[in-house]
Amino acid sequence: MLLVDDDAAIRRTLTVGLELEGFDVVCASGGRPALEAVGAVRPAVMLLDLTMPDLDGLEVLRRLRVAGEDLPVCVLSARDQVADRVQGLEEGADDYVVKPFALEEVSARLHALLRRRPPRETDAVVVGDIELDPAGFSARRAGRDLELTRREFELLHLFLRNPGVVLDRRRLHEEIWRYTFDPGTNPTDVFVGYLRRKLEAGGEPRVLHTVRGVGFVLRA
Amino acid sequence: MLLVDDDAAIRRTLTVGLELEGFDVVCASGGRPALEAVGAVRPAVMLLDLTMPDLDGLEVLRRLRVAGEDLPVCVLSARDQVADRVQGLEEGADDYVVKPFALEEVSARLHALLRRRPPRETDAVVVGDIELDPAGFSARRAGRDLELTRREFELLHLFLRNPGVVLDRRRLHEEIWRYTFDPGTNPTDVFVGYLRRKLEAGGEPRVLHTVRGVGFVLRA
DNA sequence: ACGCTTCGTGAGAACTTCGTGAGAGATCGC
DNA sequence: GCGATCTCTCACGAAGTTCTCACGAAGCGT
Repeated sequence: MLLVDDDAAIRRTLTVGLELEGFDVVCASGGRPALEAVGAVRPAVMLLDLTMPDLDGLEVLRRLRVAGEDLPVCVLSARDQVADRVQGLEEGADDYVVKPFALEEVSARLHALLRRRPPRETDAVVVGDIELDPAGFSARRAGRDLELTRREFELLHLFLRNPGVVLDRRRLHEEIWRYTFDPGTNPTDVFVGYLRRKLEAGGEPRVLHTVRGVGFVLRA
Repeated sequence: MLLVDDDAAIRRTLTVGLELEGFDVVCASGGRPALEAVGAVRPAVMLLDLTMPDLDGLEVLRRLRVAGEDLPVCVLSARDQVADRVQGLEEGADDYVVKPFALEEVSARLHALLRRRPPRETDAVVVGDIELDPAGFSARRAGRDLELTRREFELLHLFLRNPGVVLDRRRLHEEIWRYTFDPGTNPTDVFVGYLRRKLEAGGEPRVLHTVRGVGFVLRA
C-alpha cells in the first residue's frame, strides 16, 4: 500500500501500525511524490491525506482518475464536514476516514477495499527492467516488447521465477520439455541463445549468464 | 439498491431521499426478507441495518458471503464503537456508516461502491474503438455497425471481457461451445477469421491477434 | 601453452499451427 | 415448405516454430 501524508509523525505511526497488520507500506510525503510513486511501485491500494502543501490530496485523486488509474483510494482527512466527505467520494475516493482515526478501523477498511481487488494483474513477474505477463503472453525489457515464441516465453518465465538461481540443463529440460533428458542434443542452448538475442536487441547488458559446467542464471 | 431496516420510519425517509438521488430502491423489513430479496431482485448494492429482530444484519452478511454472493454492502448502524465497525468490515461489509447519518454521505458512499461494481454480463462493454451492447445484440467499431451473427457476437463478447488476456482454444471452445474439446476440428479459427473480416472491414488495424501455439488476444 | 571440454550460433530440415475457401448440414423466419 | 442465413467440417497451402547438427570459439585444468 502507498501511504501519502506530509506529516512525518503520522507517516511513522501509520507505517509501524500497518506493517504490524501485515501491510507492505511505501510512503510519499506529498502530492507530487505520490503521483510518481503510483507509477513506480504500482501499489494495490492508497491511503491519501488531503491537506498537503505541494499538491492537494483531492487534486492528486483527480489527476489519477483522469489518467485512468483505478487503484482504490482511501482518503484520510481532518476535514470532517459532510460536504467534505461527499466531495472526496465524488472525486473518486473509495472511502473517507476522518482524523483522528483508529488504526484498526483504517486497517479494516483497507482490507475491505483490497477484498474487491483480487484479480489485479495476474501474477505478473518483474525482475530488473524485465517484465513478463503470463495472462497476456507478453514480455518486455525496458518497455520494448520482446516478441517471444512459446518456448522462449516458457524459458524466460522459468528464469524470472528463479532470479539469481542457477538452473542446470536437466532442470531446464524437465521443466520446459517435460521429462526425458537425452544428453545427445541440446535445444536448451539454442533457445538460451534466441532469448539472449531478443533480450539484448536494444543494446542492454546481458542478464542471462552462463555458468560453465553447470547451467544458466538470470541476474539483474 | 436494496434497503434493509426494520424501522419503517427510517425506511421511508431513506427511500424518499435516495430516490431523489436517482436510486431505484427496493425495501426489506428484516433479515429473512432481505435474503429473499437479494435472490429475487438481484440488487446492485445493499444498505444494511445491523439491529433487526428476526435475523441480525451481521448474520445476513455472513450468509450472503458464504453463499458466494459478492454484491457490495454498506452497513448502517447505531453501534458506533471502533470494534463494531471493524467487525462489520471484517465480516464482508464494504463500508460502514454510523447513525445518525447524512443522506448525502450515504448516497456518495453508495455511488463509490457502485463505481467499483464488477461488470455484469448484461453490461455494455467498450474497449478502444469497439463497443458491444449485449442487451441490444449490437456491436460497433469506430461507429460502424458490425452485423454479427450469434457465434461471432459471443466470441467478440468474450474477448471484450478479457482484453489483453490470451484465450486458448480450450477456453474459447468451452465458453462458446460448452464442454468437450475435440482437437479434430476447429470452428474457433473459422470464427476468429469471420470476426477479423468484419472488424477490419473499415480498414482499421488488427486487434484480434493470434499468439502462435497458444490462442488469440484482443489488444487495442 | 596445450588439449579437452563446454558453449554459441548459423543453416536448414522437419514439424506444427494457422488462415481460408468451398460446400454440406442445420436452423430459422415467412 | 422453401429460401436465406448461419454454423460447422474439411482440406490444403502458407507461415512460423522447434530441433538437429556441425563447427568454431571460449573456458579450464595441468
